[in-house]
This record gives sequence, structure tokens and C-alpha cells, in this order.
Amino acid sequence: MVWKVYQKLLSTYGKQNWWPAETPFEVCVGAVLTQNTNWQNVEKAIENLKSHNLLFPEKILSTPLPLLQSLIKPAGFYKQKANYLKNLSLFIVENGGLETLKKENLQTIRKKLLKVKGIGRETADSILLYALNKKIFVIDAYAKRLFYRLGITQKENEPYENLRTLVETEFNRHNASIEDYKEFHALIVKHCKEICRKTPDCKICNLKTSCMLK
DNA sequence: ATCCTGGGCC
DNA sequence: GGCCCGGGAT
Repeated sequence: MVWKVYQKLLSTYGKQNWWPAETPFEVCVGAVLTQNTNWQNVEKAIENLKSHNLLFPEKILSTPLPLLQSLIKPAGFYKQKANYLKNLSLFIVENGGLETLKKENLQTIRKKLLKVKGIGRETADSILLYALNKKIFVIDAYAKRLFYRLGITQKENEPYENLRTLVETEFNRHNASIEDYKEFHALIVKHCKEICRKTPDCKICNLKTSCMLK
């Protein structure tokens, strides 16, 4: 079922080629800044950091907190997120940088990431998949909503790990690649932003034949 | 007025 | 489980 949804979304929208970023560290920063925030506003914050040449963990650490806060203000929740960015940057530096961290086992990195204050499951898995190229699926509010509406899940607030396991089990049965993991999450975001919104636009939805909403 | 690719804290 | 954080676009 989940695999068919992926195929349908892929043929509808085509490849998304996520994550939009120039470096793995930019992915990490974006993953934190986009927490409960429109990506449009995240782009403004990232542009501010770029124009000050701060998109490096060491630079984030040496930036005075008030300046960091003001630069990321467009992304909202700027006081907590400034601290989150410093926590994450410190973690990366202490682990010898992203390239070194990448060599470690997925579950080892995930456990360590989740101990960083400000890095929850979705943010950790986004970093693992898109910055460290690890095979793990990212669940977000869109995926929860979409799967519930399609009838794949019964509860609207199905626990994160249940959904992740659901997708990964089926994807592995189909010998899915890391690219498939990346594309599916990106496609879910695109579909839910444009069609399967809070108030869905079912008339123009390509998934409606297999959707419980109809 | 509502919504946005959540997470921490109680 | 509920509440708070928050600017920007619509």
C-alpha cells in the first residue's frame, strides 16, 4: 500500500531531488530551523547566515547569541532555535565533524543526536537521511495526516516509530534505495502542501481512488 | 485570523 | 496530554 502511494506520487510529481542545500551542514541547520515553520521563512534565515558566512559549525559556535537570534528571526521561535543550533554545532564539532560522524553506525548516531536538546525524532532522521545519507525514513505531520486519510493507519496521531517502521518494512521488501527514502518524504511534503492540505483539495488529487476521504 | 516539514517541559 | 514558543505569508 505504502509502496503504491510512493509510485503514484512519483509518477504524478516526478523526482524532487531533496534536500535543497549546498552542504550537509546546511541541511542540519535547515532541519532545525524548519521545525513547525514554513520553509519560505527558513530560506530567509539561511540566507542571512550565508551572507555572514556562518554556515559552519565552528562559526555558529563563535557567533554571539543575540546576533544569531536576530539572523534567524525570520524562521520564528528564534530564541530556542538559536540555542538548538549551538547545541547541534557543538555536537558536530565534538564528534569530529559530519564527515567523521557519517562513518559511524546509523543507530549509534541516532541515539546521540536524540540526546541533543532541540533535536527530536523528525529532525534527527532528516539529518541522518539528507545530511549523512543514512537509510532511515522521516515521519512528519504531513505523513501522519496523509496515511490516516488514505486509511493506512487508524489513528490520526499514530506514534512516530510505528509509522517509520511501517514505511521502512515495506520499502525494504521492495529493495528501496536511499534515494527512494529521500524522494518519498519529499513527495509527501509536496503533495500535502499543495493538495492534501488541512482542508484537502480532493477534486484534483491523484490519490483519491485509493483514499478513504474521497 | 490561520497556518507553517516540532520539540521541550510540565 | 497540554502548553508555549513566533515571524512571515496569505
